[in-house]
Amino acid sequence: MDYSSAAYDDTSLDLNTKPLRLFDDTPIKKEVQSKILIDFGRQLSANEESGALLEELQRVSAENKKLTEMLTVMGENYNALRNQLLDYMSKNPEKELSPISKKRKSESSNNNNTNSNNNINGAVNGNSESSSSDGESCKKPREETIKAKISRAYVRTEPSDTTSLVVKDGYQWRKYGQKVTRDNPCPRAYFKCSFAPSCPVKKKVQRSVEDQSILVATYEGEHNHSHPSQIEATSGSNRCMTLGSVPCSTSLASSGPTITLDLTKSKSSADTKSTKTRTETPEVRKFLVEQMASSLTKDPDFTKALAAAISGRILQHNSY
DNA sequence: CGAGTTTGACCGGCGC
DNA sequence: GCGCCGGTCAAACTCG
Repeated sequence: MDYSSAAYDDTSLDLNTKPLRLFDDTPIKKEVQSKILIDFGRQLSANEESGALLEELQRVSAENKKLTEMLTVMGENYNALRNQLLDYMSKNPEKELSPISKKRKSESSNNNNTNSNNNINGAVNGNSESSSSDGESCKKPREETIKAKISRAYVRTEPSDTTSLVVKDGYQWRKYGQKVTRDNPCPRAYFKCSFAPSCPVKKKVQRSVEDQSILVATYEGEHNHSHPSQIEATSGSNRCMTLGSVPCSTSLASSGPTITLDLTKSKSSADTKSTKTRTETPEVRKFLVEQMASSLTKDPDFTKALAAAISGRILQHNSY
């Protein structure tokens, strides 16, 4: 649960700050501030009103304190809601952008988006139809499906770049095949971790049917070695992966159902940076969290649910 | 020349 | 059993 904890740590998310800023700029507060200024001017000309002014000041201070408390409560409620939402999302994998590369069986039996999740081998769903939820590794023996963790990441790329199937996740991959699948005109690329066969991780990359600027990377298994960027740091290898390499694949995907990374921003920002910038810096981490938050806010279902939940909480709080 | 990529062939699972 | 389809293999090819 790397990314969720990171999300809590980082308060720079729009998600977090926007509702709070609402209170910062509240008309009431501005009115109070202007009142103070006006009253201060009066104080210069009329000392006899100082008593009333003090009283007003106290009232404003009390109001300010009350607002601060409300703000704190709101923040706590928001974090609690966020926790619940993340729990919910992990238990009920979200609807995806597109029905991507489902097996025929799942297509015919359940031809809707709810089936195209990235649950881990059907264990999350816990339904009896394990074969359909295990579509990505149907070829493997049943007993092996338990160990293969399947996760999925959505990566936004430059819209102009419609041919590249490179997902910059920081690991080194060796392409071993490419195939055009039936439900998507864009070819699907197959990658193995370059540490194979010692590292069994595989990756499939295909463009989304609906939005071809989005790459869908499906990871199978877990890396049994450290992150290449860390190896680079110690070995001094010049085999630089990519400037925009993002250490996110496994840890992120295992905690949340899907992730969308906007590599167009990553790329452009990386262009301005020098290569000495380490990918493990807090800035990168913050950037990742911001990307996650932005992808969440772009999801209409998420924003709707969040708005409903927050408004419900506010009403509940006000009714006390 | 070695490492990585491309691409057609092949294999095995699944549905009919 | 047959055909479809996704996944993998491996020879040919490319690149540094």
